[in-house]
Amino acid sequence: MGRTPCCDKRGLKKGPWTTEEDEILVNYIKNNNGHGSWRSLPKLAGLLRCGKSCRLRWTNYLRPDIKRGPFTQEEEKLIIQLHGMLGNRWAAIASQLQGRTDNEIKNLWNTHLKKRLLCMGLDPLTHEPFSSHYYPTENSSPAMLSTRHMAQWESARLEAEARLSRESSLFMSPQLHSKANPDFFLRLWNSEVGESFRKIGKFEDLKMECHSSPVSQDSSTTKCGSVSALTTDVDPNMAGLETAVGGQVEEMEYCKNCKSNGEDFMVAGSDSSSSNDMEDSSDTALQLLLDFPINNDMSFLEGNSGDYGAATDHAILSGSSFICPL
DNA sequence: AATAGGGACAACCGCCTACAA
DNA sequence: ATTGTAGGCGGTTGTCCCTAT
Repeated sequence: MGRTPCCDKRGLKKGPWTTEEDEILVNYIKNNNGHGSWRSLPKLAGLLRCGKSCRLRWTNYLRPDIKRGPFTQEEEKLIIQLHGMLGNRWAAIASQLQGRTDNEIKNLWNTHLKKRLLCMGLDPLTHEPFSSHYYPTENSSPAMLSTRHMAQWESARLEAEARLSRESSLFMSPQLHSKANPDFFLRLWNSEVGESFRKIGKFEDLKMECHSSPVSQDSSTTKCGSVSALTTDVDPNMAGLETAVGGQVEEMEYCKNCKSNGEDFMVAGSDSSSSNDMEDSSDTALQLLLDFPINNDMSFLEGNSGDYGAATDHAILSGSSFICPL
């Protein structure tokens, strides 16, 4: 079938929007309680623009909930972390940042963050170091240790995604099949674990230990990466990770071996044994979230690349694990 | 003061997908 | 099942502005 243009472009204006055009568009959307059909909007509103241009102008600039101004360090960190999980899925990343548009994030990435990763010797596509030697030696630099950690996160992400992809065809119901899988990391991110992960730093005094983690450096006890704490005031309605298995939404046990302040940290879900592999994938992803440096370790992303050595040194000294127990 | 170069950001283009007819 | 359309998305381009020479 032939491709039809989004609208008749003859006589339509292109280029930067004027304030008058902005006003017309905003007023139209206000007065009509929404944009309606973008295709017909320009004609109805009296704009010499194509509908697509109107939509872009609205979603990227005129929308009232858009947050203008420079990105904060927290936002930049979040973008880098989400990019590591999601790749160039700008819309998905933008959905996690209140008031930021995909275009804005894409621009930030291309103009700032990508270069910052390059300066650190990281491939901005994969978040892996350009060097293949990830494993620490006595001569490993702190920067190398940090980049290795990110590389481990990325490889495990790919592994988990591949596994989920395989399993989704077996376990997912038809209506969930197409959507649940790509959203897995977002769901993880939005879960209680992700929330706790994002709040790290506020509870420095609470240290959590993981016992008998999958691969333990020390045969008895291994620290849960750089995680300092997880919230204990878990909303019972939101507890645990939700995973769709066989069309049902279940809670998933996400760290059955973890303890916090001597108390069992997590209550097991209803029936997480129905898919051991799924649990493995999620545990892997969870472990990565727990193990991923965000506080001290992420300080190396804060502009001055000369600082990250000290930051990672501190992270190492303070017990943050750079050894990902996978 | 003029201008070249580069950075930042807004806007456009083309492809993809969902959905209705 | 096929076709046409609308909307969404990511990549790319264009333009403005700042800085260095």
